[in-house]
Amino acid sequence: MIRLSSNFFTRDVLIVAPELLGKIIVINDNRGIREYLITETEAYRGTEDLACHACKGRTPRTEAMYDSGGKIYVYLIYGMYWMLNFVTGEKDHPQAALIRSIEGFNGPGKLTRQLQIDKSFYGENLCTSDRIWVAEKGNHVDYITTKRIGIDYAGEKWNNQPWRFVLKSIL
DNA sequence: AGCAAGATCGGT
DNA sequence: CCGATCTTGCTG
Repeated sequence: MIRLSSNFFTRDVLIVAPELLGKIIVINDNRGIREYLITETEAYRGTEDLACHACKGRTPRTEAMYDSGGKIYVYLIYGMYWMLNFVTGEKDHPQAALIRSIEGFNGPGKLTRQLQIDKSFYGENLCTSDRIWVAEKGNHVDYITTKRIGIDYAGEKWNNQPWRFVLKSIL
C-alpha cells in the first residue's frame, strides 16, 4: 500500500471526496497499527456552500480548512462527537471531505470513537504524520451519490447538492 | 457574560 | 421524536 501524498488532496473536493472511497485510513497509536476502509464521504465546498462551516467566514475553528489539502479538520458536534474531515484543494480555498463511515462503523461520530480521533488531531498533516495517514491499494470502486445528511438548515439549494458519496462495491 | 445552535446517536 | 452535552461565535 502507498501513502497518499499532497497532490492527491490539493485537488477540488468534488474530485477528492469520491476518490477517497475504497482508500484506507491507517492509524498508528497505543493500540498498534490498524487499517480502516473508507465507505462514505461528503464534500463541503467553499464559502458559497451554506452547509460548509467556512460560509460563516474565517474563524479559529475553521482555520484548518483554509490550509492546503492533506491536513485534518476536526470539530466537536453536539458536545459529544468528533467529526473527521480531510482538507482538500489549494490554500485559502476552504474545502473538506467529511469521513462519514468506515467499514464496520456507520456514522461519523462512531468512527471517530473507534479511531480515537479527538481535538489533538486538528491540523495534523496526513502526508507526513506518523500516527494517521491514508493509503491506497490501487483498486477501482463503484459508488452512488445522494444529497448530504443533516444540513437542512443550509437551504434547499445546498441541501440538494449530490455531494454525499457511498461505496457500492470494489471492482 | 450570556445565549443559541449544531455535518449525531441511541433510547422511547 | 427527543434529550444528551459542550464548544464556538455572536451579541451586548
